[in-house]
Amino acid sequence: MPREKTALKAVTAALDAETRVHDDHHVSLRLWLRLLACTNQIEGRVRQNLQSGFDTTLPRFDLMAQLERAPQGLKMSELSQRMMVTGGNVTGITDGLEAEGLVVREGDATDRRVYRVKLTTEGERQFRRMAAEHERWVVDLLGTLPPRQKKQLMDLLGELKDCLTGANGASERQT
Amino acid sequence: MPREKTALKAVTAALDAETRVHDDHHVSLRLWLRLLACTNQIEGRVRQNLQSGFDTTLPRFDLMAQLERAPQGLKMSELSQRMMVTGGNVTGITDGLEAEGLVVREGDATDRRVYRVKLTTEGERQFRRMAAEHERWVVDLLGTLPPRQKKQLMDLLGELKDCLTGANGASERQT
DNA sequence: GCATAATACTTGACATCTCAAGTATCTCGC
DNA sequence: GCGAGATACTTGAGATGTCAAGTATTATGC
Repeated sequence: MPREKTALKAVTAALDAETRVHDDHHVSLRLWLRLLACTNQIEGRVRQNLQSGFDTTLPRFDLMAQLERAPQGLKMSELSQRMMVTGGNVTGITDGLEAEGLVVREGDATDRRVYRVKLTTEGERQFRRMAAEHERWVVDLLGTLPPRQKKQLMDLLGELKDCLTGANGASERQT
Repeated sequence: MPREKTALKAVTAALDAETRVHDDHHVSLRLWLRLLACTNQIEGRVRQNLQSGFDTTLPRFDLMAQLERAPQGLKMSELSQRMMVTGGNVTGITDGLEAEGLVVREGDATDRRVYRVKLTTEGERQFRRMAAEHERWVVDLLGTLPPRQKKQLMDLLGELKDCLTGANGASERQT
């Protein structure tokens, strides 16, 4: 809605508040959709590459990435929290990775409810190969965006993130 | 909306410890992860609201939104393209909505392979209620971000989108 | 101590999603 | 016309994902 300058300044001024609100709504919605489009584009590409190059999936890669930086292992609940998914989901992904010998569940000595999940040597090896490729994909995808724009995007997304967690409706995630 | 949403938060740190990452690479990865985090945050919230408020889902809402903008109906393939998902997926979502009486499949007279999917009156009514709420949720979520920042984000994401579609495939089979 | 609540994880129902394969229909070249 | 290929959609297998309910274990209050 291009609200250009017209001769009807008075009217414009009178309706300005309402119009401004409407525009803001429009902008917020479009911003959200554009954000989504960009994310989906990148995510789809990464997912396809993981599939064709390593016959694995994004969630598996994500889980292994969490473990890679926690050599002492992680509890299922910690994985759930860090991956921002529900516990039941983590169970399933871990089952798959364990069946392939890439991770192991180890019982915790002090709390028998807890499993510590760790990368196996094989899992570590495989993850390192994937991580190197993954980095290349992402750099290829975002590479043509000038560094200055990247920096600005980082900053603005940081602001957005803050404003999201700040404006939260008290709803919590994860079961 | 999309789609899976995994976090991949550890990737940056993992690569940091492992290999020497150029600053630009580091920035690209972090940018990607931040993008993902923001999207997941909003998406999760919208999804929860749709579930608790209307007992429906994001993909259903998305499909209906596409139809709302195209009163003459859309072909399955058009829906697939606009929603950025595969055809098989559209079939399933359409099945569900049709079973609930919110959309209809109408055969095309000139091409018997084609279905034109349209909102029913009931579907239109329900969508309008949901759309109003949806807009409120998004505006609430993004509302505290100053308009100037929103504008900047829109522009930068536009650039990113262009650079994504520009940097298409072609970079996969390396190594 | 012991009932009760909280925690950690698993399971099952259901809805997305992708991918590959299958069916029906159309188009085009000859 | 007619057959090969393209197009439109569906189907089925497999992997995510949420949610709610279930099991096992630990922590707490009295």
